[in-house]
Amino acid sequence: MINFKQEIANKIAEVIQLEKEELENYLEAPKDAKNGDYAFPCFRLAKELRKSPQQIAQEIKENIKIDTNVLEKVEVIGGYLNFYVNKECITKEVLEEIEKEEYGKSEIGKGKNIVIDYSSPNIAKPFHIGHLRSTVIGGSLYNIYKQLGYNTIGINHLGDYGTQFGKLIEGYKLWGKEYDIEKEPINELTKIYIRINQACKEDETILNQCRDNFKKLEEGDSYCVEIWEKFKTLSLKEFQKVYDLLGTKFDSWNGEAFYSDKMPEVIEILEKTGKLIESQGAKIIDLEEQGINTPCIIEKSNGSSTYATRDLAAILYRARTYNYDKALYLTSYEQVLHFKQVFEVAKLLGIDDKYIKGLQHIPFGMVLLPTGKMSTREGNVVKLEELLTEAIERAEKIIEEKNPNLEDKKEIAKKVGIGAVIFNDLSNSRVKDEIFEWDQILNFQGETGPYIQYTYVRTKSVLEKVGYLPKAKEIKKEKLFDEYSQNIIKLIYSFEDILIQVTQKEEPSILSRYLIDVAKAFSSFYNENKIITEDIDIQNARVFLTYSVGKILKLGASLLGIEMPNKM
RNA sequence: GGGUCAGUAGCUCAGUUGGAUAGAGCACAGGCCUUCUAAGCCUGGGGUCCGGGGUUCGAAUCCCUGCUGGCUCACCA
Repeated sequence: MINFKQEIANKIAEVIQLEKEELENYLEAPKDAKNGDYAFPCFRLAKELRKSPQQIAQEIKENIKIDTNVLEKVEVIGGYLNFYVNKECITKEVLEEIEKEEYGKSEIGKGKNIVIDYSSPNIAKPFHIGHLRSTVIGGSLYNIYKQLGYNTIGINHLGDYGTQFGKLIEGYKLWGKEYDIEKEPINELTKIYIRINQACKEDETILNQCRDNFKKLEEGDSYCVEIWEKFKTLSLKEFQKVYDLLGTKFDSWNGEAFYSDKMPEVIEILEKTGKLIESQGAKIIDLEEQGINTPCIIEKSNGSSTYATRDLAAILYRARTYNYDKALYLTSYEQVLHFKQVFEVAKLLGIDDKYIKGLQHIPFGMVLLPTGKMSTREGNVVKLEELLTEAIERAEKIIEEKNPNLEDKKEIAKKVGIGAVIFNDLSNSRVKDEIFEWDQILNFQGETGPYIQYTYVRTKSVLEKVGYLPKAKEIKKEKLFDEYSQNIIKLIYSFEDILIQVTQKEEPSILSRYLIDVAKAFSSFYNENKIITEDIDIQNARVFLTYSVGKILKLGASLLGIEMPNKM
């Protein structure tokens, strides 16, 4: 498609002494559509040129040679130079583009590898609503990078190692017979976990026993390994239920334990740098010089490994295996210091600078209960499966009220309920905390997932009734010059730009909000205009526009991990 | 205490390298279904953009400072 911004920058560059790239950056989109589609503020040139901004704008306007087939007109308002896109041109561009099978695909990321580390729940602990964010934010970034042509690798870096397993093994040893682990694995294991944590608090020797268990596990002790494997298998089976509901997929399930045999190399490399020093019996890297006053512990005083060491081994492995250009880590902001430390120590691994630069922690806010923070140990968590089931039930109820004769109610309720939950999580900025309120998350009105789905269903319904789809070439573009249609056209035009913005900020909410804008624009259009009408030219044009909106909504939603029903 | 993130309408939040009159949704009040799905559309009231300085032609946005809150600060992950 024509890049209007570039076009304008090129034209302005012919008139004044500034680089095209710089000009392109200066160009902005006016908030109010009556001020045009692109604006060039001349204020910053005023001092340099010793003229008033209005005068500069006026002079550029007089000298600039615009192609009226691309840009309709240029106007000076205040110190702004406002450009109006030619409606015929943008309408033609958008409609013919969207008709293509491959619409929305891009080549920007071609040849680039991106590793995304997301979801990563802890084995033997409940998969609760706190894990939703990593799972859906990571999942949507995965989809969006892929859409832009990147080679994307999704990794579920399972929390399947560490002292917590030493604790579970200890608890199982002590009271395993009292719990029916086969029947309700995670619930029962959680009870053991809570109980052993309590015991550790009361008695340090038990805590040390747990640490020792983990050491044994790392050393391959057959009893410990056997129990650990059992816990892992049972947990994964439960997690899979949630992933199936959410439609989440991974390319790799290599968790922390996978790096068990890859850590000695890390320690060896670090030893050679001379920076690995002993302190209080542990092996650490001091990061004071780097402005981090907490050292990174590489090996505990009892000789067992840490989370940091495993992450370092993972960096080494991922650099070699995936040759990544970018490696994203999706976790809550509780871990910012950890990743700061690990990325700093990674510089000592002797890997190409590209791999260091590519490391990026993407922190997000926490899900809090109205009463405060959730904690597995305290036992006050809302399980994700519970939330999703509740969402589906509520959706089903609403369908029963509004559209009781619908076929496949169950299937649709699933799409709507889960869509609502996913959209809710992806519609706010990552860094913000989220207070969990059932009525807010499962609200189906206003700026929500169901609103997007409902709008999509309306487009489907119209198209079904019409029964045909005209060709973009045959459409009389001038039938779409009204304000409502043009709003939609302009939004569709910016789709790829939106995806790029998402990857620049690692912020899927930009896409969520965009989809709301599209749905709103269509709803207004739909309310204002009859699509099926006597005038066949108008009908064809509007039908095609309706089809375009449906296509964008469906594609956009699928990138967020949300499925569209055809009816609801 | 150090580091770090945040503070915008009654509530939940948008606000693009600084740009034109600070915007949505929820809630509230009203209007719109004999018509392509009312999970919708339209209209309305609502603001010390946490306070105070500074930079700038221009600040919700950048800098300094204070206040409030979250997270974090060596053998959890």
